[in-house]
Amino acid sequence: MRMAKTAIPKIKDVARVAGVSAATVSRVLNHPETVAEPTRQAVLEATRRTGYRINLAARNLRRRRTGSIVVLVPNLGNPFFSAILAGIEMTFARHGLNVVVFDTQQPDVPPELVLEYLHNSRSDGIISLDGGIPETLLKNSGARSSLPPIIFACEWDANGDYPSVRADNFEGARMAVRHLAALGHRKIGHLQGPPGNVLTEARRAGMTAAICELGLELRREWFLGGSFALESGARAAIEWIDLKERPSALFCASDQIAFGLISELHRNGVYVPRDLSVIGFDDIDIASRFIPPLTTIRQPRTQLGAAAAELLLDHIEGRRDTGEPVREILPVELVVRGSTAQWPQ
Amino acid sequence: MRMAKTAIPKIKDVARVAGVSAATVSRVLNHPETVAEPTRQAVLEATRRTGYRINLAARNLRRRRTGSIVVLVPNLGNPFFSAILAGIEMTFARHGLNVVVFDTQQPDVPPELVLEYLHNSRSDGIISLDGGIPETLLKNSGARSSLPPIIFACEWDANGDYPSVRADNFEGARMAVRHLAALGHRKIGHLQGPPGNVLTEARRAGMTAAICELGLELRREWFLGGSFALESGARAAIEWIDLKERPSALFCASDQIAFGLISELHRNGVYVPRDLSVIGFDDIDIASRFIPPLTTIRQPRTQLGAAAAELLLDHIEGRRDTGEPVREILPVELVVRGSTAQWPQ
DNA sequence: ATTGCATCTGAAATCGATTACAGTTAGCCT
DNA sequence: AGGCTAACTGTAATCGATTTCAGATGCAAT
Repeated sequence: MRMAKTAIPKIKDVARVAGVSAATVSRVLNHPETVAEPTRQAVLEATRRTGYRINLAARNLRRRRTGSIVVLVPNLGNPFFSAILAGIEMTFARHGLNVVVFDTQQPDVPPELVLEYLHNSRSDGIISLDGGIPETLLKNSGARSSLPPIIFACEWDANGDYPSVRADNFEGARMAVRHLAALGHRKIGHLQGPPGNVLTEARRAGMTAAICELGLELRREWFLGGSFALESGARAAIEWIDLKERPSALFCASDQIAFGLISELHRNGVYVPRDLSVIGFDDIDIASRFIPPLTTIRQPRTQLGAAAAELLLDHIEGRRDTGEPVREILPVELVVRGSTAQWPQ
Repeated sequence: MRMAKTAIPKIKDVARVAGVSAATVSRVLNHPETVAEPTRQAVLEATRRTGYRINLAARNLRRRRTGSIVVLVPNLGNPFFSAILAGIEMTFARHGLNVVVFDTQQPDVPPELVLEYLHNSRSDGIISLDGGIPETLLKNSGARSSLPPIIFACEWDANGDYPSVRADNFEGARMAVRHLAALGHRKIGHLQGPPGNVLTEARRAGMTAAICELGLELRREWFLGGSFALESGARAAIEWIDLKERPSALFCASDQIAFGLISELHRNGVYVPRDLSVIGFDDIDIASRFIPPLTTIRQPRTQLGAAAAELLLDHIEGRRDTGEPVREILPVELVVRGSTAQWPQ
């Protein structure tokens, strides 16, 4: 069977088949209520028959939009971010917007490429899961302020100039410490994230606040770590072992840190929670299946992504011009599992 | 300080500033060698001065392309996929193409939305990490074959109609079994992936092939599992415990399965590798930090993503019209860690 | 019957870049 | 000098949809 080399049907083809003008077809597809019922049916039928699919480039050109949202992720390999991404993605898909993912910490990405993605020629809006970008961003936007709306999710910019959606990191850290204290721990240390990171600051602040409230000891040398990654926790394990006076519990700024820590301790004959209680932050999937199952602070990941997406949509549609940037803070939850235990036993 | 409400500069503005026509600006930006040196410099200077950024919608409309690549991922939350994504993404970013990620197994995604993303109105090409889509895909493309080029990565379509880039799953499974046999195991079981999945089939085939080659026993009831997820492994743990005659080693079709398995066994007082050797597949980041560190088969993830991206670029650019679909198979690697041990001890 | 109004539809401009084609200029050759 | 070529550059058509504006139609009210 031979087939005519079917060209891709355009709006005019649909119009011809339906016996109307291209304008009417466009109306049926975009503002159906403005078209009379019989006409509308004819157009819909023609759309079906021709197998018409809209050309997004043409629509976007005319509408002066790009039809896509850029999401800046500090590390795609981190499962914590992928879950948030899922929430973001679902929300925008429903609105017919593409989600373009960009990993800001990929090894050989030139910084000008990141800037390229920030520009409004690339997207109708930006969600950044990376709080570190604003320096480059502001430097650039000073020159020409043609940036699309930006929302920070999870992390945020230190100056607070942009709207953000985040978990209650301060309170989460506080809950973690209070949990440990409730188990009897008096010497509590902290495995921090990367220096300068807003999450690192917020969690450390919550942690120290709780320590003070409880009247516990707080030592400089009990603050270890320096990144959210597995290996940071592993390195800290050795440091903890070498400590003259060791804390009996460690609050880790991420689940990954906790895994690295527990794993390296285990290798050195130190067992959690027998010799040390450990609590994480994030509650990534594997936390419940680690050995021991990890006690942690759960962030509402999907919800976080969805909230950021909704907020960005509001900004894009101009529904949120009110001066002060919105700052949405979602509650976190303590999930008690097996990595924390009574002390002394 | 007041600022003129600067409109976004267009190619005509650049042309005016440079004292040339829009066509020349376009040429400088796209085929610089066709423009005389002084003109080119003037245009580049004007581009800088005006802060011109190209309007991608306009370019794509004229070029009849979309400028984006859709990547279909079965589950973004799985860290294995995100690593591949990183490889894909980097490659396309270098070619000025957007990567649009779409999670095919998101709970409430209507199937027609997936089809929407398959269409060439949405992208210049597709990379699918999900082997399950071709049924819907073919049904649809029968009606109108206006699909952009598709490459499968990691998974592939069962009919082999499409080009693909994948790891050597058969050989990986074989290596896993041989490793276990070399440690003295004679009764080896398998925790499979979801039924019907191409990876499930390939890995099972490799596994059974190795078992036969080695002249080992193969029992129906030693094949457990049914998904690549953590919980599938956890369920299988209970089934293994309930077995009258238990295999002394299990080859898991994914690292996640292995984690779920080991975790649930541990909870029931069964220790790996003391009571059972376990080997996984994938080598996701956390594998090296699990307790015990997981012996597994490593897939070259980033490389896999990059290879798929390159192959797709070849197809898009029409460099690969040769009849038979390309099938690139990348080697895997056995990574021996602590979850497998000599048997009997 | 005429006017007025509401409802619907079509013609044409428009979005911003690319590129085929044609025109200009300078340089070279005979 | 005239003609020819090569090297650039400009004009204008084009990509495919949206939307403004105005025209057409039908109905109700006077």
